[in-house]
Amino acid sequence: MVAIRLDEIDRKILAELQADGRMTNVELAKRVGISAPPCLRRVRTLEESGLIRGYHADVNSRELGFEVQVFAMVGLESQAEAELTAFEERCREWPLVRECHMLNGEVDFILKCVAPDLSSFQQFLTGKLLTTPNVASVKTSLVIRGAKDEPGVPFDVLEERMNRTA
Amino acid sequence: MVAIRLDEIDRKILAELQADGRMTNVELAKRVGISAPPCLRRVRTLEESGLIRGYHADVNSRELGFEVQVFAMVGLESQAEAELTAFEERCREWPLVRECHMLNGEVDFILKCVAPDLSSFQQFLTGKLLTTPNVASVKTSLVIRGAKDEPGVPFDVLEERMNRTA
DNA sequence: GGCAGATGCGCAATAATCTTTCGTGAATGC
DNA sequence: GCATTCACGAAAGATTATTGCGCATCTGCC
Repeated sequence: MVAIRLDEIDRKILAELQADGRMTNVELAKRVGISAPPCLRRVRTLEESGLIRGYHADVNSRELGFEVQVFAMVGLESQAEAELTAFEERCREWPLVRECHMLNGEVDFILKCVAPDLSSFQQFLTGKLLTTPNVASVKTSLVIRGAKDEPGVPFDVLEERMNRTA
Repeated sequence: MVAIRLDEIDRKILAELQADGRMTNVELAKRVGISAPPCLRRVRTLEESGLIRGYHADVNSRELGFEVQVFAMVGLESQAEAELTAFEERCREWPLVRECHMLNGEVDFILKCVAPDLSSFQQFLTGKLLTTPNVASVKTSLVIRGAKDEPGVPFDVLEERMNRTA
């Protein structure tokens, strides 16, 4: 991947599109202070460079019937690379697992899971996760309530750093 | 919030927009099998009902210079409601904290944080998080690598359930 | 059975946006 | 000093969004 030089306009574009991914290009151009054509070119460049991975609607999963959200800490018997990737592959195939991160420390992986109800999750836990070879331990924690959920980049922090560097 | 009745077309719309939030309405209409005007009306209804919370560009935070991602498990001294909401409010103000979920079990909260580097995070940890009143314990785990990161709804599971119910 | 009323579709037309093309000016390097 | 590169912005055509309206289907109720 090629290193991309970003100016302030590019960072504004990223911040605006992170906040509202369906903004029209003319509106975006207006906000970042250039005309539409160069703005669109910049967006395309950001997409092609991989800095923008994609655009997604933020769907209210609870309203859709996924009322349970669970964090699962998973420990494996063996931490050999082949075993690690094997487990990751499993996680990618389980639809209830929405995130899987490999961690340092006591626990090997943390999973964020959703499920329609507790019994669905229990079924997944006992039927899939716990019976997976090489899984040594699983500790689960139910999400009681969410207080903040804004995946993405804190652009205010980024601007601070750029100003300090520049 | 009014309960919305969703048919198969609505669920398809949600699935498509979750996968690609910038899809044009014409393309979306084609994919779900209706013409553009009713498709747009359905999308507006889904937005107004809150089922679609918004649209966001998925920005590659690592490429942007946020190379560190950390999960922090926080325990509080007091779990009185006033204390819980006070802590949640703090989390909303900290830009490095991208997610904050209240959990059951030993730990009270799990935070997902990002930072430009380890020292930035350590600075946040010792200077902000650990000095916050009522914070009793913090256990942090660095993310070594991400294996899956698809926040959202598993629509294949949803369709399965609808077919079973119907 | 048959009649409102409600709901939702699609066609057509207009408004807005996207996207390409092209000419210009500033910055860079030789 | 001059060529090259780069990015901008105006203009125009293609595409898309959005509105208005007529029609079919479904529902509840005589």
